[in-house]
Amino acid sequence: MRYPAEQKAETHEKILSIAARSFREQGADANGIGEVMKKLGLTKGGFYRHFESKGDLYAKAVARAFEEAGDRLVALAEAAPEGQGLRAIIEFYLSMEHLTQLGSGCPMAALAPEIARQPLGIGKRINESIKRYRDRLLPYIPGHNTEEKIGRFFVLLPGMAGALATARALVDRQARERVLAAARSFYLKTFAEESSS
Amino acid sequence: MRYPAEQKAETHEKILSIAARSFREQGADANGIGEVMKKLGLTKGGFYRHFESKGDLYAKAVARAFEEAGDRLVALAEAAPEGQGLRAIIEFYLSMEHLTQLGSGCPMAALAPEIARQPLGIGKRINESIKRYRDRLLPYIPGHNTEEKIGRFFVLLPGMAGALATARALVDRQARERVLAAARSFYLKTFAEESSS
DNA sequence: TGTACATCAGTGAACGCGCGTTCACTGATGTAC
DNA sequence: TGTACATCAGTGAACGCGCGTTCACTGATGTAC
Repeated sequence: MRYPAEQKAETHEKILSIAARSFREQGADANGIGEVMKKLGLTKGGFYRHFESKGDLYAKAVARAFEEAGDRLVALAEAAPEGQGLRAIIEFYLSMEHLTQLGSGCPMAALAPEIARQPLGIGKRINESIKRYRDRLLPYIPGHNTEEKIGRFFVLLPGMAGALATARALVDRQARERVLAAARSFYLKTFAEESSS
Repeated sequence: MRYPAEQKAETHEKILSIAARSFREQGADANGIGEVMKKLGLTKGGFYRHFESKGDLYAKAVARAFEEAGDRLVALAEAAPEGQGLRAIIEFYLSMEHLTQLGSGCPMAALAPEIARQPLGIGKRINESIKRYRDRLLPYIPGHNTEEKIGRFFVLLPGMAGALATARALVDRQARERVLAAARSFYLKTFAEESSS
């Protein structure tokens, strides 16, 4: 049957947002198209009215995930007192809250090795998402010029992503907290305590 | 039929070493038991004479992967001039060689998010492997006591793992090299240039 | 030393299951007249 | 305003496929006598 006017856009949007969450939570392999559509109350056959293939969904869902994570980090930085933006980003990124909120957290920490295994075409599309993520966070990174800021971004962000992913791989709550605390104090001291900028 | 005396141990060993490699290369989901046994020239039915289940293999193969990676890093550190052990470790860890050698590289960089998703029992077994890996590398980490060394280990290793995983997620060769170079100079300066220890 | 038998690593077919994708179909809505 | 028809989001069955696991079987070797 034909469905009400704006419903297609809504369904498309819901598929993306559910996939962006569940891919981060369990990886793409554990979330079949049937599973994603079921969470919407739909059947899997309809999926192909919205996306070309699972690979297409993957690229778009990961893009969405980077946008969501960027939104959150930028909002935290903007809400922080003058000059404290990076501090706010680091403190949240390396918090137990972020650790447990896998599904809405930074995709780099949740998916980096999986992204690395994608076919070239998908990989290129995701690299564009990473670049946009980087550019949105760059204003909060200290440095005298863009080049310097980019260099620091690609030390800080992967460093924090590795710390978060490692903490998540640990089972013991105290061990997780120790890893996060060590990384937090290290990155705050190194990146967020420069006298100016 | 009955097989020659030491063959069982050899087969067991080969399954482990192939799994340790291919899990790191493509993740556990992409490497079925049939696939692993096929690489040995055997059929999948025989797998269960050697391991209880795929989860059992996973825990043991990841343990093996941490041992292999530890062997390599320790050997590099031991071969380095006096006091240059950590420098040698950092330089190799953040090299293009390590980036491309996924299958024999550090499992933390290749598998951290996947490890985090394992059921509790498997997770605990892998945490023991991580602890052994840490203890083998601890002698090369600067610090006045074990506590300080452990704190630094859990900043340095996850930081490098995140940098390596991020570099692997990038498609462009120059972008990969830039990320590795930025991390290399940062971690060398921060951890391997203390006046002594 | 020679014979009878137990062992058990590996085989290959079968199990139920979920995957990604395709496709003929449905039928309420939007459009043309 | 009323009628006829085209559209197309979503359905549900089907496709070939590979998964993890089980199991009756094979047969060369090791062991007991």
